[in-house]
Parts: sequence; structure tokens; C-alpha cells
Amino acid sequence: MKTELTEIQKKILDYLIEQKISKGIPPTLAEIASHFGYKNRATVQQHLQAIERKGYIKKNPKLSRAIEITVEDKFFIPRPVLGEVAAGNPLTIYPDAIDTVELPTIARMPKDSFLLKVKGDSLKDAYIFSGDIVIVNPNLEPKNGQIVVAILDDAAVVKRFYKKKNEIELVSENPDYKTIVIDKKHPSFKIVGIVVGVYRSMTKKAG
Amino acid sequence: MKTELTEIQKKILDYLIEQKISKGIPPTLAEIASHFGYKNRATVQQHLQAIERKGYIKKNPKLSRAIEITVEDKFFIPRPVLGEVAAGNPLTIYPDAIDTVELPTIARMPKDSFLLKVKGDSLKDAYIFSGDIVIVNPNLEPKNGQIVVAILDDAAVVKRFYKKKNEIELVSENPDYKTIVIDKKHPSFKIVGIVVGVYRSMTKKAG
DNA sequence: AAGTTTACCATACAAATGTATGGTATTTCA
DNA sequence: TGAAATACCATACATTTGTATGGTAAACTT
Repeated sequence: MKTELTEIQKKILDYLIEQKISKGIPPTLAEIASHFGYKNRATVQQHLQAIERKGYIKKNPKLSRAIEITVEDKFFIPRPVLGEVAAGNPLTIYPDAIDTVELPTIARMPKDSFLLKVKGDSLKDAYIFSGDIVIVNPNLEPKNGQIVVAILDDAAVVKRFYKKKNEIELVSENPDYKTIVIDKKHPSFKIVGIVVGVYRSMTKKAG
Repeated sequence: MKTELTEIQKKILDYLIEQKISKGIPPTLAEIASHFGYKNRATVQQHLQAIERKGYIKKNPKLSRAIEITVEDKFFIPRPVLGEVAAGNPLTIYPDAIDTVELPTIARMPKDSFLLKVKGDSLKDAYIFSGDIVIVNPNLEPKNGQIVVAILDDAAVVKRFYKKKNEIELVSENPDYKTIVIDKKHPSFKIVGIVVGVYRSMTKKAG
């Protein structure tokens, strides 16, 4: 049976998965060491041996970058959904996770991103629908035309973003909803982040 | 602009793509050399330089296995499209053959599921669009109404599945496309898997 | 109190790896 | 006919890489 990983081992495994997905190739020992600030590769080597002993990875001896990740269930990674966000009219973000989705690893977002569940159909024409999960990155500067999550008077909306001279426009793709225009100095307005991906699970609805 | 690759260069690029998809990591020079029967790595080295010069790959100097494939559409190898394959084929019957997916050469992603990129808009009303990536599970029995990936005479389609008495119906959500009806005994028909999720990256299009 | 696991460090070394350089033969093209 | 591109070969070399070995210190069992 699989033993539990220690915190550090977990972090290293996470890094392996992240690198494999984002860069396409697993890192070398040296790269892992450098990322975690280790002064030599032997430290990493020993951690990998521990992780392998516990059955989470498999190493192909002598070959470079030949770390195989054997926790295949990890194809879907459970992630907390932080709240619901309105595509139509504003809705509140809950402080705690309201749900969990199993996100495919391809959709694996940079660490700083989070998930929100979309309610409403105002982004219909941008191909985002009620029930979809949007992946939000809070650390990107919004560019005109991008879809953003914004907070307006304590409620969150998903809209297309346009910066004008003195104000910001939040546009719905669906003509049924009016464009929101906000003065740049509006006190309770804040861009939460940019929608970098959309995921929808099909397993429930079978019709 | 990109220059044409020679036959051998093409074969090497194909091998790079195949390895990247099946093994997860690009091969080393030595591995390529051994696969093609070259006696030394310098030969491969020169071919890679040529391929890079022509813009199909990018190499990260000094790092092992650091071959980046820059022709990203090639990540999914296009399979013949129903309509085009046609030329005398019985398949020309189905006029909506334009709707296809591109199958990865070796769809051997993590154990259970693999990814397909959707081309065409026949599933528009099921909220799946051209460019979306669908996650396919080959180990589930298709139920009526579920969206499946099927192979029909060397081309792959994504459609909603309905089992009738003697035949199988593959229905497009988009009324522009006609329903495909296949006899259950059709020799070259095969269900590849069930679509369990849809993912779309928003990072590229910015308006 | 003694043993084990975890978490690092340092040094050492053979093999793997990418790269540089120079050479030969064939084909392609102006 | 001659230059250029292609397709190989061989040798050489500095790094990179994986791995082995030995050591220290803290934390956690038993």
C-alpha cells in the first residue's frame, strides 16, 4: 500500500507534476535542487528515492529526466471551487469553498489561480455557460477584450473587459444584459482576475 | 516563412512528436540516433539544426531533452476527414463529415482518459466548439444521449450517441448537420470513448 | 535512552549528453 | 561546371546528469 508523503515530498511531487504539464518534460535533479534552493542534487536524489519507495513515481535508471508519475488518478486533480460568479447579474463570492471539482491536469493552472463556478448566461456568446468552471488568474493585467472576474459592491461578475479613457466597461456578450460602466475611481470596484480557462464536466448530465 | 522539410527531417520531426506524446518527454540525441540507426549523434545534431533553422522546433542549448516542438498543431496529428477521404469511398454519404477531431498519434495519455481537439461546429448546441479540448474516457459504456467519439472509416467524429434496435445514431446538436445512421455491424465503425469533460484555454485570443 | 526517519550537506565518479570541428559522397540547382 | 545543400561518418571535449557514499542535525518513535 502507499505510504503518506511528507510535506516536502508532497511539494516535490507537485513540482514534478507541474513541470511535466507546463513544460512538457520532467525536470532534472539539478533543476529541482535549484528550484527548492538545495545546494546539491543528492538531497533531491534522496527525496525522489523516498517518493519512489512510496510508490508515487517511477524512475528509469541512468536516463535523464526519466521520472514517471505513477499516480494516474492525478489526471484529475481535486480543486476547491471558491464561489459562484454571475455572468448575468452580480452574485456573491463565498469565503469558503462551495464545491470541489476534479480538474483535468491539462487545465492545471499556475499555483496562484483559483476556480469559480459560473451562474447565468450573459456570457453565452463567449461560449461560457451556467455551470461551467472558470479558471481565474489574479496576477495578470487585464487587456481589452479579455474576460475578467470583477467585484462590484461586494458582488462578482464575469464580463468582457474594455478600458476607456476615464472608465471601464464590462460588456456582456449576450445582448440581453446591459454593459456596466464604472468610473476608474469607483471605490468598491476591483478586478479579481482574468479568466484563463474554462472547464465543464459532462459526466452528470446525460441528455 | 517556413521552409519545407526534407523527407528525413520530416521523419525525425515525426519521431520527436511521437515520442513526446507517447513517452511524455522528447528523446535525447543518442536515442534518436539509435532509433534511426545512426552511428553517432552528430548526424542527428545536424538534422535537428536544420529542422530548427526551418522553424519547426526550438532547442534549449545545453539542456538534455530540451527540444520544443513549435508547430503546435502538430501535437495533434490530423487524421483524414470523412469528406476528403471520400474519392469513391462509400463514406461520402455523410455530408457532415467536415466535423472531425484530430487524434493524437498515440492517444496514450494517463491511463484512463485522453484528449482530443475538436474541429468543426456540429456540437455547437452542446456547447462544444471548434478548438475546444475534449477529455475522452475509452473505458465507459456509452449511454443514450451521451457525447461520444467514434471512428468511422479512418475519421473521427464527436457526436451525441443513441442506440436503436439495429443501428446506432450519431446526432449533431447543430441542425445544420444531418444525423449519421450506422448499422451495428458496420465493419469500420468503433466507439473510441465517451466525452467526460471539455476544456478551453482562453489565454490566446484576446478579443 | 536508543533507534529510525527525515532533511539536509559535501565529495566523487562513470556515463550520458550536447556541441564543435573536420571529413566524404551524393544530389540539387543555377 | 561549380556552388550549395543534404546526408552521413569520426573524433574530441566540457557539462550535465544520475548515482554512490559518508556525514551532521533535528524530529519522531519505541
